Amino acid sequence: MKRLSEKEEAIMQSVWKLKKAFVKEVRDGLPDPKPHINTVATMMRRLADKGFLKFEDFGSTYRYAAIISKMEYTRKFVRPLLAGLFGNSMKNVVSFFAEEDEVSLDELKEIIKMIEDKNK
Amino acid sequence: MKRLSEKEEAIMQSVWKLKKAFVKEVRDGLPDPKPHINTVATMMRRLADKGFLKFEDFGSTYRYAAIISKMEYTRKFVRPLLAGLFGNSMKNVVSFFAEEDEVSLDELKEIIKMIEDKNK
DNA sequence: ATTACACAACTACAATTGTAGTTTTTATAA
DNA sequence: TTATAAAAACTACAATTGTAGTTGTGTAAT
Repeated sequence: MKRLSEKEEAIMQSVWKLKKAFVKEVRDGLPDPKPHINTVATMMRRLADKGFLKFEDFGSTYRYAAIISKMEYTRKFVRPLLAGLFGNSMKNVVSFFAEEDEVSLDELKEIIKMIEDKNK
Repeated sequence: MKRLSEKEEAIMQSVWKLKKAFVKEVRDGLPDPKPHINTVATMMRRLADKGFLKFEDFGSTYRYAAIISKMEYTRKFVRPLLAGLFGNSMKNVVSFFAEEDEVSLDELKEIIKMIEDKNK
């Protein structure tokens, strides 16, 4: 199992949002310009071959669902990607986005508070 | 210009580290198992075609360097990737890694301090 | 029933990415 | 000067990913 391409990821995003879905529904959830419905069907079948999706028989067609959750995917593939870019330090990752004003100081403080509360 | 594949990214990592480098040096900087030197050469030429690398004549060969910096790449391609996974909220990104204990509370506090100092 | 249509599985092909053999160039040693 | 070898450009091909036509199946309207 390896990292998703950009298009594959878009499809997984749509599936993750819908939980269980048919090809058409997944396509509807994709950003414009939407690919051909058959393109989506093909990629979903391949995603199933690769172990990212499963499906159950549903009359003459399949209904798909994710095998790997968004969080698992993030842990397994996105974390190493970030680590590679930021010298294996998640602290550097956070610093970067904080300095870029993607996260405000107030938000960081909220996060600290939230975690401290949870640890009580 | 689009997102790099995993292999392409590994090569860019090596280039970013070396600043300016020949194919062989870039390959040496790659993690094991290292691809064939010709594989690296091919991919670097393509990365140049795609605008990620530039090169200067250097006797009979070329010396390569990155056009796009690691930070620019992160801004342009990694940020949207994270945003997509975390509902467009960088705060959620940080929360996730904090809850996963990838960043400690102390580190978060250091970041806050660092930015507050800088804003003075 | 018959036709029309929507959906998507199946199939085929194009584009991109990954891989490495072949050739060319240059430097060095016999 | 002519082997020899190293580097990497050039070339070719395989695997993967992106795309959509063709076909089969179910549903609805006539």
